[in-house]
Amino acid sequence: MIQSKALKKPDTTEEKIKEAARIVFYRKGYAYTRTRDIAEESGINLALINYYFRSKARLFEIIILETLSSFIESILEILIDEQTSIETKIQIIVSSYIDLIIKEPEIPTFIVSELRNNPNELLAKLPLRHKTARSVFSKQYKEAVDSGIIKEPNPLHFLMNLIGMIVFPFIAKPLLMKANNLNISDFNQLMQERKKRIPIWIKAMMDA
Amino acid sequence: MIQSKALKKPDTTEEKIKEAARIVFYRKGYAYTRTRDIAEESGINLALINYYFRSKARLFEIIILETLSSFIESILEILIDEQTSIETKIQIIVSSYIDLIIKEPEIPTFIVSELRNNPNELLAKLPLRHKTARSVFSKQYKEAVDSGIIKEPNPLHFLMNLIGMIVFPFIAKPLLMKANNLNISDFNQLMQERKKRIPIWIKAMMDA
DNA sequence: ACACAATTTAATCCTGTGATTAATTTATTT
DNA sequence: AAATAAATTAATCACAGGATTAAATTGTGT
Repeated sequence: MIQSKALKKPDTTEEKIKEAARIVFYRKGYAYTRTRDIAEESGINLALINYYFRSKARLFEIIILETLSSFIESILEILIDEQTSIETKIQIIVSSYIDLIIKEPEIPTFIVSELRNNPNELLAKLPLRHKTARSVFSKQYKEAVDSGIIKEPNPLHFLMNLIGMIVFPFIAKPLLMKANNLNISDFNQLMQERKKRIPIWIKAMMDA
Repeated sequence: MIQSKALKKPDTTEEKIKEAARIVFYRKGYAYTRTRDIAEESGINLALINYYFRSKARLFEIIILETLSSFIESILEILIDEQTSIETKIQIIVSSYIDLIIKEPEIPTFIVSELRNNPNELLAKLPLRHKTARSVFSKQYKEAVDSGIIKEPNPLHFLMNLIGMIVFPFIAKPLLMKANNLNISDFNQLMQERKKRIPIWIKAMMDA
């Protein structure tokens, strides 16, 4: 189960600042967030941000690294499990990811926008365990290809398609909503539909 | 044929500024772009930016509106043509869009990032002709559904999947490249592969 | 060649905002 | 209770960066 940290009730001042920072950073991004916004959102004195976290930049780095790693790990965790079949994995990933993003809809755009600046520096600091995850999944994927269940030989295409179908509508949300006169519940309704359909679509396209 | 304005050789000072602004805005986004960057990139004096374009904000608005409308129009143009079949449309869209984005790979993330701030204000200023385009395409799509070629009844899902499969890898590029140790030509190679495969995938998933 | 407008330049202004400081209050230790 | 440390506050600093100004240059029409 994916558990969002953003829901944890903060009690210490340090945690209050961090949660407020997360909210404001998610909403406006690093560049448009003023330390005064964070102070106001958390109801603390401006100077405490620098007292507890050395700078706006350091506070931000903590937030984005946590966000990134939990976002990525929650997929890897599922992919890495040798017990569950690929089909089941797809269902789990689609369902839990869409639920997560509906709860925290700013995360995908936050990640994309902020990663534009210094991706290498940031990603270098991420404690990622790709290798094992990738190797486990590649093996499983390769078996599916060999046994003829899946035609597309490259697991990267598979993953791009899967994640893309899940995440892209949230990234394009403003455009989507405007161009089709959708309100939020229309949009969420569409996303709920996709929980059921993406696995079917993926299955169909992968053995085409 | 999609023709990028960014390749037009500027001659007047005003055009020089605009092209430089486009380049820098695409690369760094509005917030991280200093007017001094634009001045340097175009080799003109700082004050000329405010002389020709009233402010950084107004210059930016021109750039992003041009970018957005040409990006959107280039799809609508294809969708709106009643002569071409849906299958052909898919091929044309996939092929020309991937080529366009490979040439100007910063555009998708630029649009997503900048649209996060004031989407409504910006989109309201866009001279979009959705209605006609949508109605033509909806009609054609409905026919395909009625005749059983396509199973998925909602054209929005179709479009989200199509555009998502095209655009998402470019948006996730830094993450993708890092996680899989790809260099740029590896990445572009993958995208070239997708030109052929997306139409096949789309076809398969749509009648699943 | 002259007058007037358009363009360009260097220098300066001014606000927003991240950070710091010194003083004050609260908590902890002995 | 006294002493020391930790936390909090209000006030101020410093400077990056968008904008403006006034002077200098170039262009255009007569």
